[in-house]
Amino acid sequence: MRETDFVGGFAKGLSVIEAFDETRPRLSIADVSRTTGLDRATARRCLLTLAELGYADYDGKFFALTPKILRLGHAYLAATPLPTLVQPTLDQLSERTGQSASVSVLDGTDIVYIARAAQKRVMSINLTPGSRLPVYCASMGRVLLAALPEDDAKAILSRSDLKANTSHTLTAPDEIIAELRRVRIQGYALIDQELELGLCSIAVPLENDRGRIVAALNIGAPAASVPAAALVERYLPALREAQSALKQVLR
Amino acid sequence: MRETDFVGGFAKGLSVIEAFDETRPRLSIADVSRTTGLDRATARRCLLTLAELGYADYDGKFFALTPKILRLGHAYLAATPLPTLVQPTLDQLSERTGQSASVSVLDGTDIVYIARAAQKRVMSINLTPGSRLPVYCASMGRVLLAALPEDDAKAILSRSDLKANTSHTLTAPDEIIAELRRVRIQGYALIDQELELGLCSIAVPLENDRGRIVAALNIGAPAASVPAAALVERYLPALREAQSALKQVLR
DNA sequence: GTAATGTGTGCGATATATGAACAAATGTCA
DNA sequence: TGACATTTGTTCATATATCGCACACATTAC
Repeated sequence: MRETDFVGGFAKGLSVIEAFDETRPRLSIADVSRTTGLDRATARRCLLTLAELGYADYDGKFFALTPKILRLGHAYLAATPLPTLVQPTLDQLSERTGQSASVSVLDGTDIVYIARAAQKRVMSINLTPGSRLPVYCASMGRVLLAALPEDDAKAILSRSDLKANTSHTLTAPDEIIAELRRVRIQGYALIDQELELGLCSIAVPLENDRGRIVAALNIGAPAASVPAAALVERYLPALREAQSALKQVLR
Repeated sequence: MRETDFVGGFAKGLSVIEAFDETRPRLSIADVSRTTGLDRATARRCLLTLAELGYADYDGKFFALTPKILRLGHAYLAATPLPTLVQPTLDQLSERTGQSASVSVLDGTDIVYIARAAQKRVMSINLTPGSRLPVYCASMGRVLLAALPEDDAKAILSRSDLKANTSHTLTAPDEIIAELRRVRIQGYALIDQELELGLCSIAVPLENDRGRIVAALNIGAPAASVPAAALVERYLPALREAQSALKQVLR
């Protein structure tokens, strides 16, 4: 790609949008300038552009994103066949097992939920399509990492912020890599309260009809009612069924 | 705002992202040029920029959005207090009534779901935060329109594509305006299979602590099990409770 | 074979990015 | 409170990058 095949202003604008997150919903021009590294003048122009187009509100001091911004992400969810294709199977799985079931894909050091059938909320976090979790401590993350060449998996882990969410969390890259080998052999990943106390989950990879792993499928359950050890015998069969059903559907 | 406080390249790029939708998940350069009205050279530069940044895949012929694009919309869902604040009440409401409950806000001629507690899927459409429905034939849309000055509501209707999704759908602006007056007096809106056969719903407005209407709350139910006429006595009390509970929470 | 459609490139006109300069607002401390 | 230092938003000049057109070439359709 040539130098001139790149629209700098567009790239800068996108980084401005990403400057907003849960901890910083309202940002001043200087805030955005600092978190994006853009010049204040440039950040200002991008923010005013967002406001002008209705993607942001501006009260003269702070900018905040508006729901119009959801059009951008929604374009993907609506346009990608995967979420629609997996949803019926996901609903069935959730109903049969009485637990929440989800499908996610990899994006950098995160997994991104693209479909979900929720039962009663068991986690403090509210997961919906578009939600992200760190790849290293989520069952679907383990499965997706295990599907990559080991060097790629290591590279992702090295870019991850490996923090101990609970006393169960694996944070040593070596331990995680070893766990990935186990996952690869078993064909599933088990997480016992590594993300949040009281929550465990089991995940399997989803292959398309050409055998490429394109996503992961999981079931999450409260540790109180279903100890991690019981997940395998209780839910793996249903997961396997859904897995092979989806293999026919995905391409 | 001065002319030079606007980044054209950014605005153009955003319109390129919005060119992708359910019916057109994979677009060529010429496709994008046509649907956005941008010059082919410009569309190409924007698309290559998206690809370069990882927001899109390019196979040499077609572009498709990647999950990374979800970061953009997710910034709003994560950064806005509304979804998080309403979720617990929504879960309760859904559990108590055994039906799906949702909260949405207005964006142009659409309502945008920002939170949802789903029971068994009753609609053909899969609704998640970020999903959109036309404002004119949705119960939450009616409630949100009724909250606006009548001229504003008329303006939105005039920009809407008023099509009859079912034989029940109101499509005449006059009829809808008349219905809005009823909604304003009643304080709730009822939809009987105007969006999809077999689905009815009831919605109330959500005020913040200063009395401004900032969102709408609804319950949807299959018409087979709950005729529209029964929605009011069966669900309005619970909706009213949730409504006033949320009034304390929203600001 | 020819038309129609799609993609890549060069170039001049035009729009944007940049950092410095300035003004206004805000914070600090005696 | 008042004086001073810092931070923030805005403007400006100009070097630089982008836009959109025109054209060449590739591919597909008929």
